[in-house]
This record gives sequence, structure tokens and C-alpha cells, in this order.
Amino acid sequence: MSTIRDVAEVARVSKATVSRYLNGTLALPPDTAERIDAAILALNYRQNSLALRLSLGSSETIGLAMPDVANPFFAEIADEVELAASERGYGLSLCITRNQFDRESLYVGWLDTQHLDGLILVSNRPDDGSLRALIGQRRNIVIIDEDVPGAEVPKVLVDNVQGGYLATQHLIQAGHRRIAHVSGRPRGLFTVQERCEGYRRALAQAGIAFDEALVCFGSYEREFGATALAGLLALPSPPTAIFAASDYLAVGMLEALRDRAVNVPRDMSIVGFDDMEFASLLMPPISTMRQSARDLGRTDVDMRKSIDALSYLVEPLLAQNPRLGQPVRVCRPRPHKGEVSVLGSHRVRSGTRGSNRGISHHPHRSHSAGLHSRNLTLGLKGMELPAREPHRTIAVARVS
Amino acid sequence: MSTIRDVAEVARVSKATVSRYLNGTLALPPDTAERIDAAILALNYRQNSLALRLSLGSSETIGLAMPDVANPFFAEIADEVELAASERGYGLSLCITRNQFDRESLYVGWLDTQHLDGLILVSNRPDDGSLRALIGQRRNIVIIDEDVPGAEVPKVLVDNVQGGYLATQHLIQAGHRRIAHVSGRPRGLFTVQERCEGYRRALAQAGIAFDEALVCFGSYEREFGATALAGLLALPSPPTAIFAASDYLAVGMLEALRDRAVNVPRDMSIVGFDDMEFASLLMPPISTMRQSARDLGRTDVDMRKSIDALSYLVEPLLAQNPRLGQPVRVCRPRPHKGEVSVLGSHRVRSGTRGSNRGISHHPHRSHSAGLHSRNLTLGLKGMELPAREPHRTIAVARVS
DNA sequence: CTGAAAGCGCTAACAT
DNA sequence: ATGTTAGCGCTTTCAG
Repeated sequence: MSTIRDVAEVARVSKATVSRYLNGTLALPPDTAERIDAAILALNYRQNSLALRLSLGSSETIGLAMPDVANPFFAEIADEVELAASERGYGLSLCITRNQFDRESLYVGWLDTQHLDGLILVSNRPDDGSLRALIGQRRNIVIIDEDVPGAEVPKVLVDNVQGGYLATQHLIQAGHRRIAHVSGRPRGLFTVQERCEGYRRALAQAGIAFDEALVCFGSYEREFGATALAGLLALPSPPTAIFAASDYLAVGMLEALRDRAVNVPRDMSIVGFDDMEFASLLMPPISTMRQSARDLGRTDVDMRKSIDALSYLVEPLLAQNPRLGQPVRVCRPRPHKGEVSVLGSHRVRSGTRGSNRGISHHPHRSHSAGLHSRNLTLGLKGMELPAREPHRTIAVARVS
Repeated sequence: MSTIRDVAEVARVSKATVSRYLNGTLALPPDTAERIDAAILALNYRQNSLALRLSLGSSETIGLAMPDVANPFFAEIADEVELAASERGYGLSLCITRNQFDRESLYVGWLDTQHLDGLILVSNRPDDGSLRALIGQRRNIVIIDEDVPGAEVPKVLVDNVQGGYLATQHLIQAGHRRIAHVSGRPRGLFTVQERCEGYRRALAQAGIAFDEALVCFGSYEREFGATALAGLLALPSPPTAIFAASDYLAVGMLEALRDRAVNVPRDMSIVGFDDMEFASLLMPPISTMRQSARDLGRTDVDMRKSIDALSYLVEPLLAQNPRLGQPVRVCRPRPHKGEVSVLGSHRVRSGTRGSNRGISHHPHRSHSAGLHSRNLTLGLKGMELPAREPHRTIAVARVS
């Protein structure tokens, strides 16, 4: 490979001139410009990005650290983040933590070694303070999906309480009184806690007593769905509906129910959580709380564009758009097809996803092919996020 | 952040000494070593990876270019590749091409700019020669999943002919005579061509005439599954079974069949292709040809370890293991749970995936919850891949 | 054993 | 408008 020096020699100018010309910081007389262009072409010159980055002191790369990318929920986030990053000329380093602290630690360390300019962190463990300490005062981390309490960085989290509330309410409105809740572990996980809190609120509002026997905490995985289900069915008075805190859980339950020849939704109603894209591929499709992985991914990178907390990463972008320090709307997602996006307020309407014409609010009634499916769509809630307040939380809640 | 220079000053030695000590190329007297250690600790020194990489002329990063990572099939590959890369100390740059040539081109270019040391390329377009030309003589690319004809680089491809053959044979053995085939587009895509070829072979072998009306090429996507199905059902003499060239296609068909209240598998049998992890979550679970995304990912990075075609990437690894130029077995995957892995030969046995006890070979008979499910497992075929023959193809074929 | 110095390829003052 | 020079932080000859 040829270097800028070769180009300079061939074009009979200095390295600096070539460099400035290439970066557009200089208007050259046509003849010199042409000589340089010709040299570049002749030598098939390409900027060495390593040297560039060393010189600039920035890797032009952001990291996305998540427990697992084979899980469709995370994969969707990754897809969206990659898009946002590449649109801005950033590379994306994929960092799979497999839920281990030492791996999270490794990747956070990459921020110091210039390996990464910024890090999008999806942790899925309850933090004992180590991760928070590790994050420390860093200004180039964004936390999404699961909170790391105490960490003073921008966060993009889902309104899990609201989600749990709506899911449960959905079942109550369908006539259920005995509603179980199956969720992850440990209970200390914010997503677990909050979804459960929403569940309790909905019950309370409907005057249904909370029954400890009807809630199980184990994991968000499929396997636990089956286990939990067995336990619930063995109760003296089993539930008629279940709010599962993840779609994977719901799937595990569906499998177990199928094995026991229990008809869904006739004999058991289920609401999931996550709205992974494949949820609608299930037969029967289950209701699920939508927390859009794509919005989590997208919103997050929008933040980078506007918050000076991420100044390290954002400086080059701000340079082009010097409204520095002004409050900016950070969460302005386009509405998805068939949805109404309501900024700043919640509004519920019936959705259009899937083949759910002839929607029935009663789970014991079903349409066309004997399936139960009802969608709610809750608009995104956008918030003004003033500069200099990097650790406020953006709630993105959706239901479908 | 402190630099090696700071460390040197505090430890009262030269930069060079620190550098060599850190790289283990030097044994130091205990006292000097201690001084350096202390300085590193005190200053919280970390190697700047940008500088390191510029100096070394290698980015210690490989790229994974794929059309889409939200698709579970690709996501599984990504997961596996990340694991392999991180185990070897490489970073992984995720490059989503969205099936556009200019994006593929961009990422291939990163090999020249030192941005990437190696590239794992998953293209999903039929190549008109541009991509092949772009790849040219580069020695640090590996192609997986879909062939780029003419490109002389290592490839990890599935034996699609065999896959199509087995899928079709499965249906024939179940008693079907009118079997449709629905696949992607354009027909020029190798995966499309080969799977169809396998389909034809199986038909021929069973003495069933090939009927043009029963094959549809459109796309691997779900939507086309529904479209194609409508066409097939409208035929004067519709098929009783379908071999779908992707699981997404099969899912689209299942949905369409459900809408028409056609019972699967009683009135229509379907075999898919890919064995995405979520395939078994479908209800009813469909039979599917297993081409293990994970094996594609894993095998590939194993190749990097042993083939000198990838010398650029592999040199640091070979340095530790100087059996340079020796033939190495590159494809030695561990058998999955419940499977028999047969190197160098094919063997069929009944599998153990899912809840398929009481397997029925007849699609019109079904077990427990009224579902049709039959699994075949074909062992991996491993090949000796001699050094200096980087562009031989490894066939990984599995069925389940 | 250890240090001085050159160099990786580029950018960015500072000159001219 | 262009050249000169000094770094960016590290590794690696080459000397001592």
C-alpha cells in the first residue's frame, strides 16, 4: 500500500498539502488538485485508518456490549445500532459479554485504550456496585435496557412498570381474575422488579388480591417457562392467565401447554413482553408488550448526536452543528407502520400488526383460525433532555 | 491517561525497557521489574491500542460483513464468530451490508486501510463479477454461506444439493408424490440453484416427474411464502407437501395456511431449511434442514487458525505454534447435544431435538398434541484442507 | 541488561 | 497557497 508520502512525492507537493486537500480544509488551484488526484489514482492510495486514528486520538469506533447477540431481542438492537453508527461514519465493535462482569470490564477498559470512543452497554445482571464503580465518571457510555443503578450516564430504559401494568390490565379486562406472573431472576434486577410492580398495581386497581403463590421468579429463558408453568398448574387453584416477563418465557410456556394439550387461549391466556420480531411467527401468536429493541438502539445513538456528555464521541459531529449546549429533543422516533406516535403523552389505540382483524377483547372468543390476538399500541414518550443532565432517563414504552 | 513514557520516567528506565518488559521479550532484574510494576500501578497505565496497532501494522480486528444481523440465522453466526474472535484476542467489527454492493465494497476496502486484518464475508446476492474482482488476490477474506463464484479464497459453504435432496426425500418417504418447491431469487443464487438441484434429484430417483408448475422462485422472505402458497393452492392439482428453501418461507406459508384453515400436517406437509433456533418454537414445529449457522461461524474462524492463506491475520497465532505449512484438519466441530458427528461420511439417525418422542414417519399421523415432527441428523463432513490450497470448499451439511 | 533514536502514517501548528 | 516541523504512543533496530 502506498502512503500519503508517496502521493506527495508523485504530485510534487508536501504531505501536508495532500492531507489538507483530502480533508477539505484547503482549496487548491486546479492544477495542483489535479496532480494530487492523479497521483492518488495512480498509486491507488487509501488513508491508513490506524495512523489517522492515532493522530486524531479517536478510534471512530463505538462498542456495543451485550450479553448475547443470538437472542433476537438483542440482535435487533445490534442491527439498529450498526445502522446508526455507520450512517455517522463510525465503526461498530461488537462485544459479547455473556453476562460476565470481567468481560464488561474488559470492554469498558477499551474506552481508555482508545480502542473505543464510546460504549453502548446492555448489562443483564443486577449490579453489586462493581460495574457502577467501573463506569465511574466516564462520559462516553450509554446504558440501555437494564439499569445500572447509581451510574451517572445517559440511559435509555423502558418504562417497565407501565409495561407490567398494561399487560396485566389487558388480562383483567379480558375477564381474568386469577393471573399469574412469571419473570426473571434475581428479583433485584430492575426489569424484574418494575414489571412486577406494574403487575401489582393493575391487580390492586382492579381490587384483586395479590397472591404470592401466583408469581415465580427464575429466569427470562424458555426453559424456565416450562418449569414455572408446571408449578402453576399444580396449584390447588391454578391461574387462568399468565403475564410472562419475556417472550422467551412465554414460548416455553406455550410448549409446555401444548405438551399437556391445554388449549391457548381457550384454557389459558398468555401475555408476553419484548415483542421480538419472531413473536408474531408463533402459533398461536401471543399478545406481547412491545418494547421496541429497534427504538432502544436508535434512540440511543440519537443521544450521542446531541448530548455533550458524550462529547468525546460527539465532538466531530457537533463541529458541523454548533448548537452546543442547547436542549435538544433526543427521542423523536418515526412512527412504525400502522402506529400513531404520540410524543409526551400516552394514547392507546388498536394496532394493525399481524392478521388481527376482528379483534376480540375476550380471550375466550377467538377469530378466524381459532386464535387469540389483541394489540394495543402505546405511542413513544419522548422527553426533553437538557444538556448537562446526562443521567436522566428516557422512558420508551410501547405495547402491542 | 498516562503513557509508556510516564511509566518509564517514574520507574527511572527508558521507554524501550518498559515496552520490552511488557511484551515479555526481556527478563529484568527483580528490582527494575518491581519499579516498573509499581509505576504502572500508580499511574494506572494502559497500553494505547491505537498506537500499538499502528506500530505493529495490524488492527487486531476482524470484520464480519453480513446482510443483516436481525435475522436469527445471521445472528447466530455473529455470536459464534464473536466468540472465536475474542478467544483469540481479536476485536470484531460488525459490518451490515444490507445486501448492497457498495457496502460490501466499503468493508473490503477496510482491509487495505488497516482498519481490518481479515474479513468474513456473507454475501447474499448473486455476484456479477464485481465482488469477485474486488476480492481479487486478497488473502485475508473468508466467504461463508453463499458462494462468490470465481473468488479464490477459503469458503465455508453448506452442501445445498444434499440438503435439498434429503428434504425432498423426507417428504417422498412420507408418502407424498406431489411436492412443491418454493425458494429464493434470483435463480442464479447458488443456494437457490443447488437446493433445487437436490430437489430434482430426489424426485428423479423416486420416479416422480418434475413439474414446473410446482416450483416458485421469489425470495427467502416470509411474505413470499404466503404469496407462493396462494399460487400453489390455486393449481388444478395442488401439492400435498412443500419443500421450502428457508425457514422464513416456511413460516410465511404456515401463516397463510392457518388463515385458510388448512391443517398442517394433515392436509399439507412442509419442510423448511436453515434450522434457525426459533424454528422449534413454531407451532406446529416444522421439519427443517439443519445448516448450522453456529458451525458456519465456528468452522470459519478455525480456518483462520490454520491456513496460511490468512497469514496476515494468522501470523501472530502461528508464531506460538510453528507447525507452519502442515496440513491441518480445519473442520472438527464438537457434536451438538444428542447428535452423532461423523467425520468424512454421512450417517442418518433419528434425532432428539424438541419433544419428538414417538416419531412417526408418516406425515398424516401425528403424536401427542397433534403435531408432525420428524428429525434426521446428518453428521458433519470434515475435510482435510492442505495448506496452500486456500480456496477449497468445505461442505458442512446437516439435516434435522 | 539498558538507552537513544528512528519510524509507523497521519494531522496540525507554525512558517513562508 | 504550500512547505517544514513536531508530535500521536508504541515497537524495534542499533549501540553501549
